[in-house]
Amino acid sequence: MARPQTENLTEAEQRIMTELWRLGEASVRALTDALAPRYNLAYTTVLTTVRIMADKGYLDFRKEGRAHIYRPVLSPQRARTDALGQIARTLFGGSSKSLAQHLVEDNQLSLDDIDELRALLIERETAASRSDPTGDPT
Amino acid sequence: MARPQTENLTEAEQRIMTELWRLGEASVRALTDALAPRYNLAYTTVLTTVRIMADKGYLDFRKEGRAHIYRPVLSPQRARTDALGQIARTLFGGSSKSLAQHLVEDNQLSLDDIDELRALLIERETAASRSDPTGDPT
DNA sequence: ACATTACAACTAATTTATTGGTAGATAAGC
DNA sequence: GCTTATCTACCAATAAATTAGTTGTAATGT
Repeated sequence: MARPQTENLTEAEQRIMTELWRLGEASVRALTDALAPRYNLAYTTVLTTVRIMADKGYLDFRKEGRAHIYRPVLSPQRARTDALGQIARTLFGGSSKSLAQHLVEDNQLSLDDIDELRALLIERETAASRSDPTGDPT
Repeated sequence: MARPQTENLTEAEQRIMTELWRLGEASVRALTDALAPRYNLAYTTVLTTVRIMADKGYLDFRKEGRAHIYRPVLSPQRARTDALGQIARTLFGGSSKSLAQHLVEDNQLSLDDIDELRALLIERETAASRSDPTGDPT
């Protein structure tokens, strides 16, 4: 009946996560200090947020003395894949190709960019066939 | 101090908006019926949601007899651009190119797909130079 | 004309999200 | 050993989001 919990990271959670990806791991104090230049949040605010994130399974922590050292469970790669997948589903009929086409139509990619994408894909396919000489799709 | 209003469409709002993009425009009754197969919402629930969306400026409406006919202000193109822009900013350091690279690394694009993107871009550039023979960037 | 129907406006209940404060425990410094 | 700083745990306040009920009004049907 009420507001459902968001499946992706919230605004506040994203801030924390971005900083943790950068730092690798951090105590609440270190996090608060790292965020301070851009977001002036109280220590307890950061504490509450990371505790909720740990409850949701986004973060893990270990005790070091009296403090908790937090560490991201979610990798940036996974977060990116999830976010793009969600957008592809809700706004592009589930098609990543349509999503990419939109970038082109929105002038977000140059011809050089696309050629680099092409080279990247070929490189990856070549690497895959070397480790799997049959070339059979799974 | 409290939850800030989300800048993008919420879950419930996205449902409504997707349906309105499909229908073009619709009364609350028509919307409720159109959503019914997938989401069994009360008439008043849909009404409340569209009223909030109109307040936020996402929808416009005109009176037709006793009913209000709602119409999206936000185009799907704009919503897609906004959503991708936000993800590029928060998860890809502001780079649409990095975003596209992620799609390749995540095997979301085939070689044919990329070649189509390339052709699309060239076609668009050609069309642009025809209407702007100098070819000068703005 | 009068009952029914359909609609919008107002209201309500509940949960998440965001920001902090207070209190209690614990380690460090003297 | 005692004080002080630091940390977590618990609590509070407020706004957004989601769902829906109630009420009043205007149109419709008979």
